[in-house]
Amino acid sequence: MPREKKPQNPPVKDKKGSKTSKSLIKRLPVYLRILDNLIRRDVDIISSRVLSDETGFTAEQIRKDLATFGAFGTRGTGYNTSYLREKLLKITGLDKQIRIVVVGSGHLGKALTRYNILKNPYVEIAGIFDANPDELDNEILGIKVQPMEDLPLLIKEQGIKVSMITVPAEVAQEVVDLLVENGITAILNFAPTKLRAPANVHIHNADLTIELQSLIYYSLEREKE
Amino acid sequence: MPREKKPQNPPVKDKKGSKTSKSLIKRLPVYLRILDNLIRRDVDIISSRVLSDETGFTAEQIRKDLATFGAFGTRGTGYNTSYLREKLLKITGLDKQIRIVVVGSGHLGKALTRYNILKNPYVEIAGIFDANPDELDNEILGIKVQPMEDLPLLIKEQGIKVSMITVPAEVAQEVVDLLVENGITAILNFAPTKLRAPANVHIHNADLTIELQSLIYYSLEREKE
DNA sequence: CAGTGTGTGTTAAAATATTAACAAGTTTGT
DNA sequence: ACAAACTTGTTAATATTTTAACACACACTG
Repeated sequence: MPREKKPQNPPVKDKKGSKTSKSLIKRLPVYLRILDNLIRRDVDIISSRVLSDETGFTAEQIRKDLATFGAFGTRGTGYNTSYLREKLLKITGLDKQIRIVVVGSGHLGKALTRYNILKNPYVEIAGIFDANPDELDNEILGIKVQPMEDLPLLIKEQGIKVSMITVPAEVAQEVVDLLVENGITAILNFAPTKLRAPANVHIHNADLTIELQSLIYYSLEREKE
Repeated sequence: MPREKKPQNPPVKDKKGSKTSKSLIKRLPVYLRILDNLIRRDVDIISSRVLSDETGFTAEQIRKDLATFGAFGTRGTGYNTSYLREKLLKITGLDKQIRIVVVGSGHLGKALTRYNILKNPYVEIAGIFDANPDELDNEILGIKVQPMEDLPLLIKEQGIKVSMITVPAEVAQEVVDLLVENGITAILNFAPTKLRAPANVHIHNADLTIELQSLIYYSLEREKE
């Protein structure tokens, strides 16, 4: 029988109609973080070369990345940090405050919630949820753990689109189903399992064991060449 | 002046001399996890097609990945789960128990340590360290937080090569320097900052704010086409 | 107000990675 | 023992991503 069409990477297009790759999109928040730092240090202008030093990406790649969305720099001078930051905020969607929900208030869920509250200026934790009744009275920096029953209403009332899940692998799929049902379109998954969702829902896997395990490959050898 | 040679991606070679990509290496632990599950369920033979269902990678890619390191399957049949697992363990270096050290025992450090103790069968936490004296008596699943002074000796005595760091960005570089000085060759960095290290030291960045921020890009639009 | 230096944006080339196609083995059934 | 049904491993084609090269624009200097 004929194989079904490959959906694979849903190509994302910029204004000009060319394709915008996943790897590019992942670099944008890095630029943003560097720009925040520079602006804090009152640096007004920055060249791709210096951005390269700060980010570890090549200057060529940085210029190419930025040029994908428009001509934000000044030839002979560089990029205006505040102007570039604003443009990048718009492109990434981080210009508006984004509210997200966390599902799973185990140790990892708590730590990640706290981490984002403290360190992620672009994201606001709208709620944290857990199925375990014992968790219900716990607070993470003032945010109370809520029962799963309250999740649908909160998502819908606040029009939340993004969620982070740190639940056991065994229940991850049903949590995803629930989230999708209620309008979530992007999920950051920390459970070490493959999740299924409709094509219009984006799932990023942040499996920390895999991160560490693949690193070990590089720790071994390399009696070079 | 002439630009220096691009070191960029240090190409890793397999036995046959062809290049082994970073993306491939990151898929290996995924295969390994699936195989562990299959073996637990007493599945002896698995086809690339079924592996595709379980992992989300295409069957073609899986066959290609595995063929990079040798011919582990049987035509007409599939792959023997236990045999393939053994081979992959050898390739990734996870056949021997790997000991790692964690630096930074804040909330995230504690959660990640706990997580790996419980969920990562291939890695053993040899120690967790923190500069803050207040942390010193804390225990994470029986592992006591130790002062930074004890770090060099432990690394050297046990020949540890891999470390995970969850310290504030401000001190991350000096921690890296210390680790490298004492023989660490691979670092998983959770601090939101670019770190410098000699070319033979591998640093993987696991910046969780970036993960979440780049996801937001995908949560917005996509009035398709 | 030319001339020079600097750094972007763009286009072309090279390197990587993914997808597809298919030949070559294996097993199973008859 | 042969044919049919499968599924791998390999080679070729395609697509994507990265790197390089350079023309073009601006700023500064004298």
